[in-house]
Amino acid sequence: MISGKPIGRLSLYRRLLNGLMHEGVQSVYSHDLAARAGVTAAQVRRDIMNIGYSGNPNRGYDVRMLVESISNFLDDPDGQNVALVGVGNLGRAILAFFSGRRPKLSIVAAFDSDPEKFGRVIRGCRCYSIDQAPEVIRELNIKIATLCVPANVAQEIADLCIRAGVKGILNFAPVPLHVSGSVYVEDIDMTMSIEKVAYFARTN
Amino acid sequence: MISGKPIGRLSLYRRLLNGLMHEGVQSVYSHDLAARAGVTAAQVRRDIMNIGYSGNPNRGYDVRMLVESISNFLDDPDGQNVALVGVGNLGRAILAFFSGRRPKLSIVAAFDSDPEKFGRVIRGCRCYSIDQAPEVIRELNIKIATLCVPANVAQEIADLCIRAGVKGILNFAPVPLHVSGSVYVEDIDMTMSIEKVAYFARTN
DNA sequence: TAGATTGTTAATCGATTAACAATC
DNA sequence: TAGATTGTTAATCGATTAACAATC
Repeated sequence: MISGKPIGRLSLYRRLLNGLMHEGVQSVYSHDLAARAGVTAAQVRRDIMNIGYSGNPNRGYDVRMLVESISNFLDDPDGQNVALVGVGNLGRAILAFFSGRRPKLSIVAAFDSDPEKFGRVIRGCRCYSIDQAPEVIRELNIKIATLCVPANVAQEIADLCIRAGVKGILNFAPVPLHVSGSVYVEDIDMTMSIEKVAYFARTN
Repeated sequence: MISGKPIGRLSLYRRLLNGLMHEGVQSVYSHDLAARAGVTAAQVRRDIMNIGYSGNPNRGYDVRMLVESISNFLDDPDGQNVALVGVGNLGRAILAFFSGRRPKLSIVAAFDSDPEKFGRVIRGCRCYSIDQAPEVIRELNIKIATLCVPANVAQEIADLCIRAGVKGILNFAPVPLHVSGSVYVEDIDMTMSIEKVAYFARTN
């Protein structure tokens, strides 16, 4: 079993490697990739070893093949559909941010409780009533939801998504969600983050 | 020395306790707070012990006094000024999100490279040219910067902020920053997060 | 080959968990 | 007091780091 941290690092390596590939770089050493990713060379080697790819002591890692190995590991070959719930300021910013960023991950539906937004297409994504969520989530085989809703309704919305088949939640609502073990939740708590930065800016 | 994780948990406890105080709850047990925060009771007790506050075996922790203890620990009594760099979709969403959320943390200046935005006031925050950043950051005694700029300029902007006196960075740019040990960086990498969720939604 | 790098094992470190004495 | 909770120490766990043999 592999935990969250290595998965996050693999995602980062891939992004950095894509940059290198763009520059025409064909192979890379663990210490070079490590410096770019802000981790140790040993960590890079272990992460790469864990996904079953092997380098060459002479040339290091082949950039293109390593990207391919990471993609095989991280991505669903058929792609995965994502829903976004809560089309407020943050929700729209996230729609804009993710739009076309990852080929294998598409935000295919947005949900909101404001009738003004129903039927509109925002950043290429159709907006539905939250009441239609169970139906749309099932129809589009959505297993991933991004929650950009207020804290007081986050748990309720999460439960609704999970009942409709969602297995992974990216939670921007500043409140911890209680879910069963078969559902993965990743929290992005911006209030907590800024308070951490403020604390260390002051005391470091 | 205390690390980042306990600080983040304290921030979360305070938020939950504020909610309880609002409901008129006067005291709370570690296991109750733990359940709400999604951590263990022992962890809550240790975190609270670490900031020097003590509970009572009969009544648990006094909500109001615990909030006060956490605030004394986390907050600068005089408040801290924050700058936001990059007034795009995400930057504006973050301005809206933080506006008035934490009394001791105010985003007092925004910077951008687009002349269209210079002089405008967005969500109560004045927007300046990035060229004015060194001057404004020094004048307003800003020690905290939130970076919402594209990946390719993030390092350069970070260096500029640090030269002007910034000691803590909340980095939304999807690229690791290289900074000296006296500067604290907290990364919010949304691409990494969604890829983690996608992975676990698929394999869990 | 020589030398730098990779793959893998052993040692270390830190945080979490469990256990228990102290307390109201 | 009795009993549940707090504060604190010891044990455990997992991840990281360091060391080194294998490889090109």
